[in-house]
Amino acid sequence: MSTEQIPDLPTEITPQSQDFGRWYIDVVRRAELADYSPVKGCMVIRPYGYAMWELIQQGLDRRFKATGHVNAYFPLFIPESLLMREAAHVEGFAPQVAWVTHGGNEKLEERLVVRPTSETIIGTMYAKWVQSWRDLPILINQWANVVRWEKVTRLFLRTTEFLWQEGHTAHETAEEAQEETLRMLAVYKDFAEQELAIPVVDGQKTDSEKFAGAERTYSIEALMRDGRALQAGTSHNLGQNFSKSYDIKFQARDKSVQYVHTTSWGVSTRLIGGVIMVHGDEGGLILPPRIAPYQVVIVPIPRGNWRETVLPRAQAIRDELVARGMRVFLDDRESQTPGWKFNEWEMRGVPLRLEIGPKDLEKSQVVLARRDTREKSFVPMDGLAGRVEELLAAIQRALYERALAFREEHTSTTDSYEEFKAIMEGRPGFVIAPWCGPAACEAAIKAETQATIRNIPFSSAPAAGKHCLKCGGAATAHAWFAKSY
RNA sequence: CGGGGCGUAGCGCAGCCUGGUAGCGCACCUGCCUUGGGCGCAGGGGGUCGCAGGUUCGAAUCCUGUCGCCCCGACCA
Repeated sequence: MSTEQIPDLPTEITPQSQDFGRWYIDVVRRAELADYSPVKGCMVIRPYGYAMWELIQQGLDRRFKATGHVNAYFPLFIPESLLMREAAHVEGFAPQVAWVTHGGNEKLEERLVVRPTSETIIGTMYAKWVQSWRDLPILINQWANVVRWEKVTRLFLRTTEFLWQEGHTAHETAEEAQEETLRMLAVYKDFAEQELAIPVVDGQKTDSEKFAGAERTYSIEALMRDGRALQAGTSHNLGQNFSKSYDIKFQARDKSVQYVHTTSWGVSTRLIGGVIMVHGDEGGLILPPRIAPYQVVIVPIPRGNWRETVLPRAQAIRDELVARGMRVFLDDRESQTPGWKFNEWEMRGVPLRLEIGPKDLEKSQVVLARRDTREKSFVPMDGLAGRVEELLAAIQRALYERALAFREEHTSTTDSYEEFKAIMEGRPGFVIAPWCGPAACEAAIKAETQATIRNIPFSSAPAAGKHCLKCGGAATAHAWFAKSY
């Protein structure tokens, strides 16, 4: 097997190094993942992007089911009075809700909110369903759209309407609720790393960044290639805040009446934005095989009587790969040249390209080209499917390793605020630093550097004896700071 | 929501300063020729210049307002 390097070719995408934000938009649109809609702040998820979402859904849903959860669906509309019951929750979400004031031509007696999240409506239903400890736990997830009236929107990362899943569970004890909260965060971490090939930092949010109405919020955080962090998933321990506001009570084993302990956890279509910004390069998208709508694209080389010779062989290869469970597209369009197709599918991030032409038939081989390394190799027809599987697995692994190496290169540790500021101004990334705990220091750091505490990782080193980065007081933890999306 | 930028054919842009009735590249359509890294030639279709007012004999161009998008700052999956 020999290899050769593929030359760079021009694309119509703004170079990542020149303007990362523009690059991102160009990739999303040129790869046909999504498009702007006539409604401000909303986007259309196009078939190629939606296929990624479907694969994300499958990978998550499988994990939710494996941890005992079931799916259900709750209404889009929530009566105003329901939303208002949990004080912190209302305060957090009120500025972001869309209101329904009329039905047809008639003004509603009570306004409805379009759900920004479903704790309130689901809590209301749980109150009806729970009588006894025997009814617990309730482990429900829903796949839904939600609406949050955002001032600044960005395709996939923050749009007025977005798709997500929200898990809502109710438990007998605080311990069980805490276990559930951490269990689902671990599910998210596993999913992000195994399927999306995105290494994430799991940890606890500070009070100022926690979910409105939660006791504790945990998150997974990923580092994008421009050095900014993306919150990729959150899991909340809601304690008894919602059960008390929504009257979710049960008779306990000791005959006393207790409030349940609830959790909620979610990830959204934002994950697609994360995949783009973690793996993409100057040539466009690079998709991890496990969530690539097409894992292999076959490009036949049309020459001479290729329809009678090359094409049947290409079809046979496609059928064999599909039979082995791979997602394959045979691009036999005659309206485009092979060179055009090479560039197009690379721009759209297909992990592996298989070229087959007359010369290959003679030698009983095909050409395989990796998207991540841009290496071409000649591979014998015998044992091809196995080789393709190996390569896809290798690409999946390589993308994760590359992303992890990038994160490690862009993660620093410091006790010095001057150094901290220099890093945030120069080459951004994660900075691990000791912090004292109160929101005031966190706010001051944000005001001066734009960096926020992404979370306090579970793996964080003890801070005993350390001094707060900002105020010099006794540190309570090592926090991970970054500029974020 | 503040500061800046941009809205002209599907996409990217020129024209605007100095008003005279719209052009380039790519894409698209037809034919021939090609096809192993964004083929070539010839012919062709497509735009009430974001929208609404105003000035003017006449507005893509000048004035006012408005909407949308992008970038940078305050809030958020």
